[in-house]
Amino acid sequence: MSNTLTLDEIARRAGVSRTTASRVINDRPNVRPEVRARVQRVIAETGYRPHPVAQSLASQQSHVIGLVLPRRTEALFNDPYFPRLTQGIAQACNDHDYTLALFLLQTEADEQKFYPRISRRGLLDGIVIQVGQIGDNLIARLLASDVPTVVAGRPLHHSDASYIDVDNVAGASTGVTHLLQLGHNRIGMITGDMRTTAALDRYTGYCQALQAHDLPVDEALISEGYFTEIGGYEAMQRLLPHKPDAIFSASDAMALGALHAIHDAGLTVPHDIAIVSFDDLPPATIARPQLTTVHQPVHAFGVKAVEMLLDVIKNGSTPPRRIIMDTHLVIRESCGST
Amino acid sequence: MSNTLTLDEIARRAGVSRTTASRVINDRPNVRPEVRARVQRVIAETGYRPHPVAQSLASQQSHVIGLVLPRRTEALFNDPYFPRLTQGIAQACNDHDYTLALFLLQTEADEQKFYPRISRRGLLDGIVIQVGQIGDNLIARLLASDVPTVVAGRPLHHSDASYIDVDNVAGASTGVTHLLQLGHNRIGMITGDMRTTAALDRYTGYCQALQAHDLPVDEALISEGYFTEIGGYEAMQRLLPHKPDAIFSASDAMALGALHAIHDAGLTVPHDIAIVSFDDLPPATIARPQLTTVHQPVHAFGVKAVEMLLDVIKNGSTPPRRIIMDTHLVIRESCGST
DNA sequence: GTATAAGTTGGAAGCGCTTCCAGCATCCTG
DNA sequence: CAGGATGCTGGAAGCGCTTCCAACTTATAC
Repeated sequence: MSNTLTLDEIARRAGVSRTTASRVINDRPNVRPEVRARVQRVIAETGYRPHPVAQSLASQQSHVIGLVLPRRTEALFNDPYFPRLTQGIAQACNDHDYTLALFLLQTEADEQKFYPRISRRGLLDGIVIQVGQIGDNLIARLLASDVPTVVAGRPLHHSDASYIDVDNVAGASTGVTHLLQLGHNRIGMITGDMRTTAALDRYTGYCQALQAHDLPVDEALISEGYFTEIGGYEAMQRLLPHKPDAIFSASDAMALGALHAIHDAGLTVPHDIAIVSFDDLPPATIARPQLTTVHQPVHAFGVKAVEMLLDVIKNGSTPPRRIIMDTHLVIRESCGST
Repeated sequence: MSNTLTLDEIARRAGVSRTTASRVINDRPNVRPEVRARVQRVIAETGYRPHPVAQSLASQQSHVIGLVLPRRTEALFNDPYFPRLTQGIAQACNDHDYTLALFLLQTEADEQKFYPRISRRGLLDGIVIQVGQIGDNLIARLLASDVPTVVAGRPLHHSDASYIDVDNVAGASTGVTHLLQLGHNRIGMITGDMRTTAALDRYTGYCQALQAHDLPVDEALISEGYFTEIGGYEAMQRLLPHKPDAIFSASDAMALGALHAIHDAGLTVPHDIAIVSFDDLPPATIARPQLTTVHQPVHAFGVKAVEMLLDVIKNGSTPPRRIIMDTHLVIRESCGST
């Protein structure tokens, strides 16, 4: 109740001007302590809370940032990755007094409908956009708008964009190298959706590791799993006839699928086929055997993304910022190294 | 670019008043077709987009609704349930031209900090709040505020609240009854966090099914799993010494844990112990054997929650609305009925 | 052809806040 | 104690839009 209270009314009751009342609400200087106390008392007594929209309009900042998940990316909301990322981002927003607006753009129509709202300065002080599929032009449009934007994940073009990513190449390379050191030499790979840079980069890391050991990259040992569990299952089925002795999976979820495919084929992990995957999210420890996997710091990634955005909001988008976060290998059971 | 454009400027360029320009933007009647066309042309040429915050302030509605996940609930963001729910809610928001603000209140401090923002009419036109633990007073405070609010899940008190829930009692009863019909008579239960109504209601359904078959409820066969996979694992370990011949798990995630515990004890599902769980989310089909489980329509639930909220926003909160959605049993491998 | 209704337009008053700026009181410095 | 620096205060002008209302134009009916 009592929400029809306005700043004017508070000022009147405290016997000061609206300007002064505004000053104490925003913790600004130049108010005598006793006056400040008086105003604060009135605010406390009345339960007054400023109207956020009016504040936004007058101050030209909304204290709201948007998280944009483009078309098709949303399918991955089944993957534990996005919830985790969202959690990190939400956490950072809370800590910095920002409100988070979530845009799950599930269709082309959604994109069209929301683009004007999003790209228009006003509602949002800034945007974190998840990279989608290559060729997706939403990022380009957003970067061209006047809303501060940072990209989560490496955008393929747009080298002028500020972005944050994990070191997918090095991470993948580490995982594959581990398998090589265990003596495997027919290492297959289940890739993610190859229209994403994350999938491409992990594939690159896989190739680099093989090449560093003077092994050829055999196309027959590579299959696309689209980052889904069922995709991993099917990819593994395609790989089995080529007798790999180890598999590097670009995500935990796909590794889970691969595990089932291997099991259904009457083979066991890690005895017949060793597995290393990527993510270190809940599926990694739910799986039996538990997955040896390349850990990426998803939560911290989200936090950093927000902090980068706030920096861009505050200090402008030039020069473009860039953060590449490290990964590390977590050794469990599926690689058989114990 | 060109975002410093205002309605005034559009009106000037089209040779009309700001009022008329506003009319065509909001698709209101009482504008001559030719004038309307002229204004629309100017808008198209300039790429003008209205300032959403200014619209909100003037019209007294923001077209933003909030999804509030209270303290501790957020931990369950690991569970696929919340991401799925969020997706349904986001979908409905998109379809109805609303923007979704996400509040993951992870700590008491977060709650304190955001309560004023949330409960104050202005930023949010309405709120969907997920029920948290019993005793949580955030719901009470929100319901007492003047922001339209609907609750997702059955609130324990607050019988005046509008809420939506699935029929947990009937769903659980159906699942347990299925086990009874298969001839099991030492059916244990792994409950969720008993400080939530969902856990309580599923427990009630379990009891009802047993009683309908004149079987006693044996406390030794009941163990709390807190809705997590690890919790399910530990609960199952506690149950094993009491030799259950079947288990009803209040969630898929906990069933996964139970599966592992049973396996680690050298027993097999469904041969030694049959399992029926609740949710029918991705873990149900990822598990081996695949889970027989009570399906709840999470996505549709989210959609309905938003639609209920929009109804409340439009038509007032009295009388309180109430929707109870049906569940149905999905038979797979873990119950051994095939 | 006139009275009346219906449709069209713009002026002006907000929505509830921030912030520039000018005015005044108070403080220091020597 | 003069004079400049500093701190405090409020008036007024916005921020960019919606909407009430009065005025005016055009269609309709008899």
